[in-house]
Amino acid sequence: MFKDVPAKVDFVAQEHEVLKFWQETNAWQKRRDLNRGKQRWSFIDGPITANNPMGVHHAWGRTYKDLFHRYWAMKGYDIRYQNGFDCQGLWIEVEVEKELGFKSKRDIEKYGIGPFVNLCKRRVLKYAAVQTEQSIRLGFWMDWNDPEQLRWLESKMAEDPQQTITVEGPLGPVTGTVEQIVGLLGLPELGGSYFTFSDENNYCIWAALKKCHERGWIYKGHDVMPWCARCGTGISQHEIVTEGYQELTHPSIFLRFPLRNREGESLLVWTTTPWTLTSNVAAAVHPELPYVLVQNGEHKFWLSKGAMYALRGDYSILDEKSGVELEGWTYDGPFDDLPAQQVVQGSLGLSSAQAHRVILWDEVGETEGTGIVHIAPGCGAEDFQLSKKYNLPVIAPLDEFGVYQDGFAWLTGMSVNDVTQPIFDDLARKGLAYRVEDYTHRYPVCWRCGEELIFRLVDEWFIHMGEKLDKPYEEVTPEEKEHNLRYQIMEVVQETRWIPDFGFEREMDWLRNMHDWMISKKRYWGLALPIWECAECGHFAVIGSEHELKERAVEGWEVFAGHTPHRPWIDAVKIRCERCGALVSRVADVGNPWLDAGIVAFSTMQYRRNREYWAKWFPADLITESFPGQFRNWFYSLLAMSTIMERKAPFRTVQTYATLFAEDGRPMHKSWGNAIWFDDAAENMGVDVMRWMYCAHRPESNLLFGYHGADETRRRFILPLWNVYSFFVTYANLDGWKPGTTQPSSPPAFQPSHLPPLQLLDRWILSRLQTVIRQVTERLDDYDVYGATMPLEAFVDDLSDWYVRRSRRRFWRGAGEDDADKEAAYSTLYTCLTTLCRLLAPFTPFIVETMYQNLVRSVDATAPESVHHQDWPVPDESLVDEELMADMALAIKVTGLGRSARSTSGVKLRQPLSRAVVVVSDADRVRLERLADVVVDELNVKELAFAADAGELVSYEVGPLPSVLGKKHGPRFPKLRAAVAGMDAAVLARRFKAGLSVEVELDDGTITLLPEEVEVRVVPREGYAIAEEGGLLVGVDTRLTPELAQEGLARDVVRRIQTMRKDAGFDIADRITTTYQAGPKLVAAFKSFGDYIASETLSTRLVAGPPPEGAYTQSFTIDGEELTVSIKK
RNA sequence: GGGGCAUUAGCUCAGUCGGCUAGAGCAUUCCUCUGAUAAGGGAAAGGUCUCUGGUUCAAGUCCAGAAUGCCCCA
Repeated sequence: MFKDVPAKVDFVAQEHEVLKFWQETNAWQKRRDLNRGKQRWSFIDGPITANNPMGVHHAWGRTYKDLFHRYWAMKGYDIRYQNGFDCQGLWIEVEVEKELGFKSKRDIEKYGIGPFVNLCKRRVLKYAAVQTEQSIRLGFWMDWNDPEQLRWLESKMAEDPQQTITVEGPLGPVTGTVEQIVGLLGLPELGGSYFTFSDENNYCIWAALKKCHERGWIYKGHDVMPWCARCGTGISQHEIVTEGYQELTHPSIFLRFPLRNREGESLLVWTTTPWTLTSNVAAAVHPELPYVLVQNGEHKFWLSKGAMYALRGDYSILDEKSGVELEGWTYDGPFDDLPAQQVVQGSLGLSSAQAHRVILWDEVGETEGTGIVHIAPGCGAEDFQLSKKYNLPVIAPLDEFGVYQDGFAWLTGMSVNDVTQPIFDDLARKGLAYRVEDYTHRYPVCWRCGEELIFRLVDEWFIHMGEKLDKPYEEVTPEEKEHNLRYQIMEVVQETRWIPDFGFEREMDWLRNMHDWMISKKRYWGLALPIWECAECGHFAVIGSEHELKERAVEGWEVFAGHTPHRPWIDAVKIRCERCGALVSRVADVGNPWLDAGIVAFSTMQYRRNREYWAKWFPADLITESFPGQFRNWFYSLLAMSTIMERKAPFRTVQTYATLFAEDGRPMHKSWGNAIWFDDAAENMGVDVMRWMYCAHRPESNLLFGYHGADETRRRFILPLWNVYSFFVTYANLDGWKPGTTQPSSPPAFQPSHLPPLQLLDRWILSRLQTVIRQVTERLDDYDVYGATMPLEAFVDDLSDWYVRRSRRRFWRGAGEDDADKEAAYSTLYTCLTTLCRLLAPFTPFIVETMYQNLVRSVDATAPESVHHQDWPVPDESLVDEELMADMALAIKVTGLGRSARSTSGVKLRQPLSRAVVVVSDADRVRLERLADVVVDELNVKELAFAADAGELVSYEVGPLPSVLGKKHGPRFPKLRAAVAGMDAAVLARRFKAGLSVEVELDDGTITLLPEEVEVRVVPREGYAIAEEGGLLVGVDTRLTPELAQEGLARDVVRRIQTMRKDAGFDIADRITTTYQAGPKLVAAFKSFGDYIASETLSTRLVAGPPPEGAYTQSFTIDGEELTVSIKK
């Protein structure tokens, strides 16, 4: 006996039972052991930042990850199952700062870098535990750490990171300080997820950076960079591009720069960043634009001719020159009174105040501003480039917190955020301000904290990406690639496949245009950049490993020993300068976190410790991540690091997907109230539903995620599947049916020779099943999840809405009534369900486990313990019957049309009709005749008739085909169409049907219409209802005879009694006595169709008379007559 | 600033080579089926195909311009 399946099922509760089952039986471990040592399928997990609970957008990607793992495991592949946590970097720091209520880096330094770094580690452990639990809830099978152990480590860190502990690892117990153990997480001796803060990950990056240095690619750059004053760090190009811009409105100012040798004349300039005016050095004009001198009130301004809209009030033009003629004019700057403006620097030997001049710049435009651009080389990247070109002095006004440094008089000590109005006031006092105007533009902001970025002149460390050659990649020679990282990465990309394929071009495009990679951050928690720079001579060393550092250390090793390679401990280690012998400290910077994630193709595969192991698993067969952002982040850093290390692609295929939004189409946002937390989604919609929603979605389109979509998914797919299963179990139990010689748990899916004779329907659904196995396998081999869900949805639909519905009566029969057929039906449905369990196992692992345990394990103790321990099904091609599938597809279509026809005429399906007529080709007629009984039954007609000609059912309309006739007759076509419309359609139709042509008279001559140039359409004749689609025409005869009407009444009565049985709570198999009172028409129906009514309703007796005592009674009105029915067990 | 993509029903989106009355799913309304049913089936209603020009016998589709939104790169 199977366990009874409840009619109303709590899927969420059921999922929790399955989770418990997996845990108790160690199901994942057993799956992995089954495949150990077999052929490998290699995956690298893109690390999730362990900084907060995971969101439903993570669940999307994690569903793909789990699905591919489960699929390849069922196909027998050995897999590493290693999840990754991204642990280092500013995003963790920002959250810890928030927790502590810190406002700036000064607070961190006051608190202590060591304690702060430990808090960062603890935060990672805390959320790694949370995300691990959430992932397990999602059904994501990975080599997870015990979340309790992660929490325990976190608490030990809190107590004392230096206490010694012993933990159990896969290879035996490991002893060390808490800090050391945490630094070993993810390594073979501890197992579990990899953590990018691990010692191994950090040292692997050291090795990579050293390789870069050996090739001369590491350098310290002095440049103007976007800078976050709150975080106190530079923001790299990689970080700023998408998330880094917002539409912001700032007050902008038009002001004048009085010219020194042109009395009374000024340059009119415009800026949106008034704070940079303090550091003005030059003014740029376009060499070829026309500039004019205008009299505007009391002032004479120079500005570009195309920018005069910027003027207010009347003006007149006094002079006109091209930009090139303005070059070299000198002017008085707005803040020449500041000490900083007086400092002499640069090869010109001038102070900034002295240097103020007009320079030429091609990038100057006149669509906004005045066509004269204020240049402050210390405050803008392009400005800085121009200063180099013209040897101009540079003033860098702000410190790392965005505060004016010494030399700025009243501004010194003020924050850049507070100076806009004071500067406007000052300019007004000086008589330089012209007017102020709000200006909205895209302005860069810090992608972590939202602070508006400023531009600052800073020293940062870079990896040189190689010169951009002015030619397509294909033309770059091997010699040119040899020292050029950019083209080496592009070369490596050639070995990779991108899904969808636009990813390839996007990555190549990024690589083509990419700037040098800024790898330093002036922060605390992250990779310690292994750069020791000599303060004396400027020489620097890049250290490639912990061993090399120990060898070269001359001081501070004892402070560092026993710690992870993080600040502040690593900073104690000093080395000797190779060049000048001075004592050298590490640069204070930490690394860009994308270095951490980029190295994992090496660090997590034992590249440094066990090269043989690495060679087995590298490169990954697959990586899969959300594409927005990753082309310049993880995909890029993974490719870059792999190119640096081995000049090989780290993955063969990358599958990508778009962005998850709320159902209102907006990003999920806490304050907008449209966010759905993963935990809520899991417990409210259930994760099978969630997973199917993700899978059955085109990955390249954004996904609108929410409860409505979940309900729809459940209704469309999960419930029909469950209903079929529940139907099967209900009747199998009623009949005491058990799977016999079939072996559903082992391939091939089905052995027809062991089975009773199969009906057409059985052969059909089994044939469909094989094609579905084939299609799903093909799609998943191609990493096309969405493509795999479509045949599965279609199959469940066919199974539920056609096979089961059509076969229902076969399951209802009592013992002795054609047992062989019943056996065939049970066996077939059982095979479909058990095979579906396997096919769906990677997609919806919970529901299929529940089904499998009941369908298979409960009757066969030798079957694999979990559905996920089974092999992936292989199609049995001998069961594929293309002809039969084509027949059935046609029958399904004809019944659909027949129902549609009935519906238009308003005759209920319950009312039998005399016949349906199908107009078909001879070939289709043969197909339909094979399935005539199905169609007849489905349409509730007495007979299925065929017609080659639709004349019996319809009259005609003739429509000329524009595609043919338009081309042939051109401008005469509209007239032709009008003429045809005026002719007798029936006559035309007859001729065309007979293959004859028709002459059409037009005012400008005669046109011969050929049969293939028109379409003949139909309208139904009296007494028929029709429906047509794609040339297939189905009609039903809607004329009722008294016999048909009476039979309709009988069916109506049956349905009422069936509903009553259900309402009365009777069991499906209960026999009853039925008593009725009714008008003459209904009584006649009871007389004529008594046997039918009795057998359909399991009535042992049908009695005319008043309701007996204790019977369940209801009254109805049917076709104008009263009916009272009583039923009793 | 440069480049790309998009704009079709209330919502989310298809729409092939230019061709008849522009489709699907959801939502709405109505009908229907049902002893697996939180289901299933059918139908109706719903359209300025963003706008303006152009090419053409014929434009959602091709061309040009504009608007709006998004993406990528400066």
